[in-house]
Parts: sequence; C-alpha cells; structure tokens
Amino acid sequence: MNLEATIQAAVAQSVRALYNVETELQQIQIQKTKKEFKGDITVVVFPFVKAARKSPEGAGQEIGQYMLENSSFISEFNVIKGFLNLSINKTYWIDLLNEINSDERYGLKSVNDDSDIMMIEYSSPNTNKPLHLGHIRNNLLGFSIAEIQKANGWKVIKTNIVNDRGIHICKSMLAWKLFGNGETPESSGMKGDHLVGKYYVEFDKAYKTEIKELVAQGMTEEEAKKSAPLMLEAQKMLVAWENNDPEVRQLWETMNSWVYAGFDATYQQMGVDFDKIYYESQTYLTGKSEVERGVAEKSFYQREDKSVWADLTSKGLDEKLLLRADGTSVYMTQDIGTAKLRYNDFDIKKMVYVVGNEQNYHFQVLSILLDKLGYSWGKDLVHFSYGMVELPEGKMKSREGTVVDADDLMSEMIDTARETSMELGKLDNCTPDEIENIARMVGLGALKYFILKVDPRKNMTFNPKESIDFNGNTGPFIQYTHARIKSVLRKAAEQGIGLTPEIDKTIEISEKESYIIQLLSEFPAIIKEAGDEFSPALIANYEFELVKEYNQFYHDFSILKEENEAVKYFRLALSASVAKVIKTGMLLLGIEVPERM
RNA sequence: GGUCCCGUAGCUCAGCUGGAUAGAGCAACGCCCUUCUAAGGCGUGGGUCAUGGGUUCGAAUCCCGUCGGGAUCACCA
Repeated sequence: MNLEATIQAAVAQSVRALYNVETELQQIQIQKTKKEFKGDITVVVFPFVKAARKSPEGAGQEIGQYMLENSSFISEFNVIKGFLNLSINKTYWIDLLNEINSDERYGLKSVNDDSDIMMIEYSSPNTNKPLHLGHIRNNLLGFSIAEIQKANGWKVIKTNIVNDRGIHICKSMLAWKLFGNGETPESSGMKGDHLVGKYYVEFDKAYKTEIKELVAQGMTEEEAKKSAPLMLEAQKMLVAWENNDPEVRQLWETMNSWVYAGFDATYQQMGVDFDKIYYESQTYLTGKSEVERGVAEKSFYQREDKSVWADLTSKGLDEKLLLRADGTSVYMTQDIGTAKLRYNDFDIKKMVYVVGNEQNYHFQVLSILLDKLGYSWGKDLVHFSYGMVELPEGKMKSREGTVVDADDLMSEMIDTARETSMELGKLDNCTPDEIENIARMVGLGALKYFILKVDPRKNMTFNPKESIDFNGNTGPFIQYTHARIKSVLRKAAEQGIGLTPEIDKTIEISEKESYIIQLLSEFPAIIKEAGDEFSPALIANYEFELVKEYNQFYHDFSILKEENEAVKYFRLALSASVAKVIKTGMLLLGIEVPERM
C-alpha cells in the first residue's frame, strides 16, 4: 500500500473512532505539505468539521493526536487553519528507499503474453514531402505514449499508416515526370524524401501559374482550380494508378522507395520505430469494399453521379463523401479499410490514433461510420488529439516556406550540443565517437524534452532561435544531473565503496533527504497517471521536480566526504535511486541519458 | 454561422478530480568553483490567473455571459 492510501485509511479510522462517522477513502483529501510548513503529508480537515462539531483547528488537533497515538509511522503533527500536517517517521522513509533501491525495474509493470493489446498509430506521413516539426511532435508523443503504456502493463503494438497513394502523390509524380529530367537521389545527392518534396512544390508552383492564366482568360478561381490542365492530368494519373497502369505503378514504386529511405533515416535519428506498418495502397481496397457493403446494406447511399455518401445529419454532423464519382477512394475510405484490417490482424483491446486536433471531426466521423458498418469496436477508438506546433509568426505554412524541417532541426540541435560541450571543455578526454554520441543524446534530449514537457492537448509555440536552451527546465539539465550522479558513483567504486543492500535505520536523515525519497515514491503513481491521461508531460514535469530537489541536496550535502559511514552509504543509495528514476523516466520520454557529459 | 479547443509574470510553460501567501524556467540584476561535474546552487525584482457574474466555509480550478485567439464543417490527406 502506498503512503497516500495508508494515510487515508488511518484518517478514516480516526474519524470513525472519534466522531462515529464513516467516510469514503476517496473524499479524504491528501496532499503534499507545502514547503513553508513543517511536515510531509497534509490532510484537509474541512470535510470533517461538520461531523466533528468542532472548529477546523479543534478537529485537526483531535485527528492528529489520535493518529499520532495509533499509527506507528507518524512522528509528529501540527495544525494550521484547517490543515493537519503530518510528519512521517524517518525509518519509514529508509524502508521505502531500500525497496526502491532493490527493484531494478522500479516503476515498471511487466508485460507477458496474456497482457491486453493496445495498438498505437502514430507518425502517419504522406509520401510526398519530408517530415517537419509537426511530425516531430507526433512521433515523439506516439513513441513516448507507447513506452508509457508498456510501463503500465500493456502489450503495445506501434503502428504506422503510410499514406502512399492519393492525389497528392500523383502531384509530385507528375511534376517529376514533367520537370525532373530523370533526377534521382543519387544523381542529385539529395535525401529521397526531400527530392520528392521538391517536386511536390514544383507542382504547386506550376499549378498556380496555370490558375492565374485561366483567371486572366476570364474564368472564376473555382473553375480555374478544377479545369487547370495539371490538375486534370494528376486526376487522370490517380485513376490510372487505381487501374494498375504499369507505367504509373512503376514510377510510383520508384519514387516511394526514395521517400522510404529518407524516412527511415529520419526515424532512426529521432529514435522511433514501429512494430507493424500499414500502407494505404494495401488497405484502401478493403475500405472500398466495406463502403460498397455499406451501400448494399443501406447504411450509405449513392448519388446520381455514382459518388457514395454517408448521411450523418441525424447525429448533428454533415454528409460525408466516401467514394468519388470516378470511383476512387478518399481519406475516410482508406481509414475504414485500415481499421478493419488491424482488427483482423490483432486481438486489439484498445486502438489509439495519435493524430493532431485538426482532425477531431474526421475521427468523430470514422467512429460513427465503423459503428454503422456493424463493428462493435468502432465507438471505442481513441483519438489521442494533440495540439499544433506554431512558430512565433503563427502556423507553419509549407507554401510560404516557413516549415521547420525535421532533419535540419535535429542536426542543428546536435551541432549546438557539440559546440556547447566543447566550449565547456566537458569532453576533453573522450574519443570522437563518444563525443558524437553524447552530442547526439544531449541535442536530441533538448529537443524531445522541450516538445514533451508541454501538455500534449495544448497548442505550443516553438521559436527556432530561442526555444533551444540547455539550462533550466530542459532535457540537458536532467541529463546533466544523471551524469553527475554517475560520476560520484564511479568515484565511489574507485574507492572500493559499494552499495550496501540494507541501509542502517538508526541514522538521522534531513528533511531534504526524506523529501527526495517521498518524490521517488511517487514515481509509479506518476507513470500510471501519465498512462491514464496519455500525457508524457506529467513524467517530464515530475523528472524536473525530482532533479531540482536532488541538485539542491547535491549542493548542500557531501556524499563521499561524509564521515559517518552509514550516512555515506545512505546518500549513495539515495543518489543511485535518483539516477535510476531519472533514467527510467527519461526513457519513457524516448530520451537517452549519458553516463558523462 | 454551427461545433470544439485555448486565454496564468516581458517570453515559454506548470498548477485545473475546488483548499494554505498562484509556481518554474528563460530574459534582467547580484552572489557562490583550493570541496563529489558551475549544462549547477543561492538571492532580488516581476501577476487584475482575459473579463463580468454565479455556486461555496473556500474559485486560477466548477457553472453562465462577454471579449480575444485557434481548429474544423473539402470530390486535400
């Protein structure tokens, strides 16, 4: 039983004994004692005032006195206004530290073959342009959520749906055909995804020019957009693709292979991976047949032009297109097919989509459509809807060239980390490989932590010039603390000091030390909450709080120079446990921690 | 216009299942390396928690209105 539950039970017992009142454990409010008051844990007395027929102070005194006499782990108490501040026995804390210290996998639940399956979809790139800052938030959140759910005992399958077909792909294919002169990643020296992205932009430019000309000839903008030759050509290409035209398919395979090579490099650098990848080119047919079944079963209907629609007006939504008049499928059609295939492939208990909040409507509709098609799990899909990343000037716009490229950003971060390390002279006796590895961990750590410490549901601002910091509430700050502890532990080992299995319980420990143990003891609950709330930010903020407290301790107390051997062992054990929790927590965020930096 | 989300220090963010004097980091200023890593620690200044009402012993937190910002309502994905 954790401390909070223990206290709640003790309070309930006290109230029963003193006032003959039954209270539900959940309504007993427990919080950490604020720093300016003495004590470890505070009970809010106000809810019992009525039953006690006493002033808040009086009731607090009575409950506190009763608990002091009847609960062995409470050493003293004080009451301020309606708050009962309890101090916990030193031996209780030392016992806790012993437990934490001896558990290699502290905070992590184990997963076995019987564990429930959670499938988490994230990343979901289009194969017509390279990944950018928005994808970075998606990938980091998806990966971290997967790690957190594993830690909570789920068997997680990380999945990716690659949008490898559709009109947008045809646009870059067409532009390459028209303007490419046979350019390849090899011939140009460009990363494949960047090369293809270049032609997507080329298409857009040429298309805009055509529209302008048509408008000059007297067309409305609407008409011009629809009848521009390039657009018609792209649409023709999509139909040819769906009809398995060999030439189109060949070009498509070639260009996609360039993009995948590029994506793989980006994913690897970012440190994310997938257990099972789906391609829309392989799922859209299932989607189409599902939609056709829906038409046959009268869940959906066909218009005169042969396009297929779902009428959702009874649910307060609009009508939704599911198949175009030319028979080609749309985004929604594909997602229906993908969902069905996934549930066929795995015994999914919970399906989670990590997709931006701009698609809230899409997932609301997807859920309803699957339900209409008779899938009981349709309503249970979880859309983990995260906020957009904005630049100081506002939203990123690819057409205005304000997109922050993922590859560029990561390498800038690593460069900055390397320069900083060199300036500080931290890595003077490291090999070039070691230097590179540490720069990579620190640079990416800064980026990842910066993104993940923010509540995922909120939009966030990223300033490329200012957001990158290595001091304060940052990834490197936490990594640095880990490296410092490791350094102390190395020195201890050199002096032949190992960790004792059990810490002497008769030693005196300070408030600061017991508070750090209290923080450590909260770690499992934080992981659970992060899983329930789908919020890596809770872990990030917890890690920061822990590290800040530890740094104060590190500054104020000496470890290896402590003369009392038992106390020295205690401080080493405390430090080792903090390092362990730092590392475990950071790995849940997908951030590595170096042994030295 | 309908629906949904957001508004906390100069900036970036915590805190939101109601509880004590609203917290961090950055930026500014000052102090601490002959002591285990100064990417650290300590201190100073900085707030109408957008705004008006309501509920309550108690509201940044819950409810309603107003103002401001964003997303979405595509034969784009």
